[in-house]
Amino acid sequence: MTTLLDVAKKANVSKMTVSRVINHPDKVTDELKQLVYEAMRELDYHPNVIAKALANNSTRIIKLCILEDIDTTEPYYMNLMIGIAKTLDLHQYSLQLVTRRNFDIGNCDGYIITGMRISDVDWIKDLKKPVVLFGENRYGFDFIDTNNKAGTYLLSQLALKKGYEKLIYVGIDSKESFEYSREAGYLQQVQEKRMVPELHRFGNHSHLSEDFIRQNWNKIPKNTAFICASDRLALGVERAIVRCGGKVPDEFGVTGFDGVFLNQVASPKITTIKQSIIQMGSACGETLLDKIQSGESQGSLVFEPKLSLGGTLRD
Amino acid sequence: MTTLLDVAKKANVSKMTVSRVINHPDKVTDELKQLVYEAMRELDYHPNVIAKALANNSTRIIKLCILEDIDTTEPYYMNLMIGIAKTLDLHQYSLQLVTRRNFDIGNCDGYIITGMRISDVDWIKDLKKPVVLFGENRYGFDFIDTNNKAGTYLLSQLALKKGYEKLIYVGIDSKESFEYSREAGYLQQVQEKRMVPELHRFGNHSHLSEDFIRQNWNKIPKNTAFICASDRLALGVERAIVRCGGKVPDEFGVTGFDGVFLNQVASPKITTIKQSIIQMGSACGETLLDKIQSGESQGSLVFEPKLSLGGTLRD
DNA sequence: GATTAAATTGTTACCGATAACATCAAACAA
DNA sequence: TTGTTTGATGTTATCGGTAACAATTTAATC
Repeated sequence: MTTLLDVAKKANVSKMTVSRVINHPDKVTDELKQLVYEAMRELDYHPNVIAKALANNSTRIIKLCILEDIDTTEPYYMNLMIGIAKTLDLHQYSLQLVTRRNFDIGNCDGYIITGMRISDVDWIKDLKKPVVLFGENRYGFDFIDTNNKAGTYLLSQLALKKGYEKLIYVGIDSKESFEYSREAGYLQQVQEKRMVPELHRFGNHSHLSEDFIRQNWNKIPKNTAFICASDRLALGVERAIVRCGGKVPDEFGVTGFDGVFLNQVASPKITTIKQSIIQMGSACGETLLDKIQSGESQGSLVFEPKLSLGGTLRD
Repeated sequence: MTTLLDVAKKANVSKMTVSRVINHPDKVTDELKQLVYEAMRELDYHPNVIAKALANNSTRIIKLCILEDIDTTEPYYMNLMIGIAKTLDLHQYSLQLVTRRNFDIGNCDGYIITGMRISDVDWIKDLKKPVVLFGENRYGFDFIDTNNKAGTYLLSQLALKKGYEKLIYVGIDSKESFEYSREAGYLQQVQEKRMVPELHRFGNHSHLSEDFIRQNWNKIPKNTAFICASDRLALGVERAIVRCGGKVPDEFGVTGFDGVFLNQVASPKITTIKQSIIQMGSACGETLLDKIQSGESQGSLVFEPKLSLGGTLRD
């Protein structure tokens, strides 16, 4: 392995000059820079990441904090991890998975946090290393997320275009930011069309939305579309409609949100918003690394939603 | 962060003694060892992995070499990577994914190789860092794999127990070791029962086995079970039987091997061997790290096959 | 009891980089 | 011309460990 010193000798300069060419090229004459670049190329020099890390006393470790319970049947977190790991590995960082319990064991260079609740805001603000959240928030933390509002807005719009005359929103009973945004998307579309909004909220389980629909079946007019905050809720709604003798998509429309796993096995597939968790995970990693390197906030990254057309809205 | 020096001071010894307590405890008196342990505990000392890596000039990088084409629809490699990464991250190693092309870019501490062919043996032997293969081989490399022979042996045995009177092996047309082993498992069972073996080999595509069965349908007696070398081939066989008017599992039995993804969507599910790729990936990582640390070969690890009962053998 | 071998502990240099400071030459002002 | 500022480069110490060697103590041998 060739080192800084080898390059320095070959270029007839000091180690420090070579180091500067790499890290602060503006502080070196063009003439020397050329010499150094040439030496590096000839010797096929690659900086030793480990030595660099020691000198900067950094750890090359990123902590991924998953603050909610992990549903192992959902490939959601797997995909997230794969996306993050892909980026981190590329830059020779390693990923450490932590939960609420083992959170502060060991040092690191930065955090990726997902599943934050309001009560977490304080300690996250106190963290001394750069942080990127996975999932939108309204506390000023940089984050990566799908444009939730645009998602439900688009789905609502599509449902209206397909001729459904009433839109009912079936949401998640939670105070998290993404839910507010999804509701906002629905509301905006409904208001633009001068319609009357109707919202219901449940825990994120298909049987809850299913029960609700069955119990209120007689109050639901035909030609209604249900804009659901998750595929899970959508699945419950669809099931209830079918069991009550309704026809999807002819008499009733249903849309979901997520498209991670359920969408692959459901039949008919739900018309939903597809999120590339892997890609978003990669973005998390990149944003965080940029933040670490520059020391500055990198802002948030919002992925525009992609419609995934299933069979639960008219064609 | 507390360092070796802090501990050394607290325990009134030299840095070196502390280092020895950690790495070569047998070379230090019990008395001093106690002092050092206490100091470490009181100061909550955790060794700095980066500094250690620099001193040992190691890279903390493991290369995962996938030598065959990656079928991205199969979660096989994803699972493998997840398993490996899980272990490596635990020990603060990072994983670098390489293929035939970018193989020798950059240094590393060890290799995990999968998809090796005979022509690869030479260069793998020449590698200067520890190697673990994923997938059995007969060239003396340490490996992790399912007990392939036991797998087909068990499936063949089960098929006979269920009353099928003839066993036909549908294999993969490849010279890789795992295929020989799967054939051997079938052959052993057949020979033990004094039956006449019948083997056919194809590329690993469902339509190849399907075509074969359909073309030879009139030569296949009822009450035959097909022992297939992969779920893919099994799927083709099952499809052919159904299209030719045969009944699975009443008239014909089918077994597969792998149970990774296809098994989740197929209907009926194939009776097959289930492999936990994630777990095996973890084992790969652990074996390799042990090998790196000890400098000695760790031998191979063979996972005993687990039957996954589907609907393609009689109950 | 003197000599030598073995076991234990401490010193020094080094892994490969970087920051902080020191040096030096050229450019500029008085 | 001389002193001062500026910019470019080199020196040294440091990050937190470890190996190789030196020094010291203890045990073993004759």
